[in-house]
Amino acid sequence: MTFHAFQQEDIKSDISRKLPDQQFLLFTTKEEDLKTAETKKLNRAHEHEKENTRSVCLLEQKRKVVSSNIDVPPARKSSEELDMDKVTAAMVLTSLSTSPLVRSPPVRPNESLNGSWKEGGFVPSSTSSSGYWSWNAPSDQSNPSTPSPPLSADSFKAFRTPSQPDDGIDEGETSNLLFDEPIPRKRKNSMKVMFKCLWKNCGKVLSTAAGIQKHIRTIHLGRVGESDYSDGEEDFYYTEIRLNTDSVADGLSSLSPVSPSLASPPSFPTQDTIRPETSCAKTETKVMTPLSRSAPTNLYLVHTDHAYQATPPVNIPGSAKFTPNGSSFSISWQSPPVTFTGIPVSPTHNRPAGSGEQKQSHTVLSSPPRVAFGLRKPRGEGKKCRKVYGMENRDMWCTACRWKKACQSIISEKEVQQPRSNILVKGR
DNA sequence: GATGCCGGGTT
DNA sequence: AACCCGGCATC
Repeated sequence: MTFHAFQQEDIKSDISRKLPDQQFLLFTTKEEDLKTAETKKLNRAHEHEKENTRSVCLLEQKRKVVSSNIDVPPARKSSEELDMDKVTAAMVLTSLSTSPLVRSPPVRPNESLNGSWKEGGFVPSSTSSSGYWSWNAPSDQSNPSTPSPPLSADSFKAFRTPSQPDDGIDEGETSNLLFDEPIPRKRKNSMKVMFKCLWKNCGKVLSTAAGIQKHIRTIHLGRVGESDYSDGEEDFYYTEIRLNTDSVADGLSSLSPVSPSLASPPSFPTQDTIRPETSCAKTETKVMTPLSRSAPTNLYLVHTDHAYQATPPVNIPGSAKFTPNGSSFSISWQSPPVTFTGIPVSPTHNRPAGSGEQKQSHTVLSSPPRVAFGLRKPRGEGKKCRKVYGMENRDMWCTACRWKKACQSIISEKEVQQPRSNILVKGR
């Protein structure tokens, strides 16, 4: 499930017709429309996310945020917008993290979005007075190079921390209910959870989310005077890490290389028509999406899990190395295996991880059919070991026959005249 | 269906 | 390199 926001109505019908069913489009021209549509979108999303408890929790959470925002007039200019931006970001992240279509590039009617889709960071649009879903380049006041927290499911747990009193949710009611209580899921052993600042060249690790939020708020966001105020933006700049070797192993395995074609998302027909020049979605490994700059980077990385991982985007700092310099993070994906909906490399990529792909691989990944070449060695005319000795006397076979290779012990007259080496070399 | 063996994987 | 085996072509 992927959310896309569009401003102009004129492309609504066209795009909605072309996009996959799982993609939900949000067309807004006004702020009111945005809220209404977002609520509807959340409802729809909820229906399609029943299997994903975590996402549902988040959606529920954010829905309350939306509703509260609608009801309560903004106390100050940025309050509502920041909340909306937070919701927006959370929604996008949620959708991206849970959607198998994450491999698919977002439909980007960038021309229609007043240039909101730019190559740059995703920054909550502080200047947008209409509440658009916009992806703006990072402004001066914000972060020249904002780090990119991962989109792992665990990271979402960090979205909500006890130190966020003013995100429109009654403290202790839903937050504790939804986020603070341990979510039933598979977690290996007992891991010590730490929170690492993803700000570039920082890497501060704190044991509490509140601490890391405060750190980001004061050190990186420069909100010294409003240290108690949290609009949730800090959530994007830290991630949860586990000090456990298993998690590291998971993360590394999730970063195992695979064919680069996996990194190329499938292209929608709409992209060809809507996106003429920009190529950020086409090759996200090279050009980061706007979201991937400041908001969580590993939009695609996170969703390439298990044995069929795409190589992490090269410009994700240290994501593949898990270096302790602060730009790394652990990705532990406890959700069900995410299958690629993009261009498959091989049929095995649609299999769940750990379902015996090891054994399958050497056949599935084999070379294309050799029929067209006609280079197959003609079957030997003489009786081979198998024929002579039979299966029961397999130990009497020549090694080649035992290995299912061309028989070397019993050579027909024809093969004697023709040097064996020629036969063996052919096609090898 | 049996056989031969290529191509590729594992040890 | 030795060994093994899936799968295909041929018989």
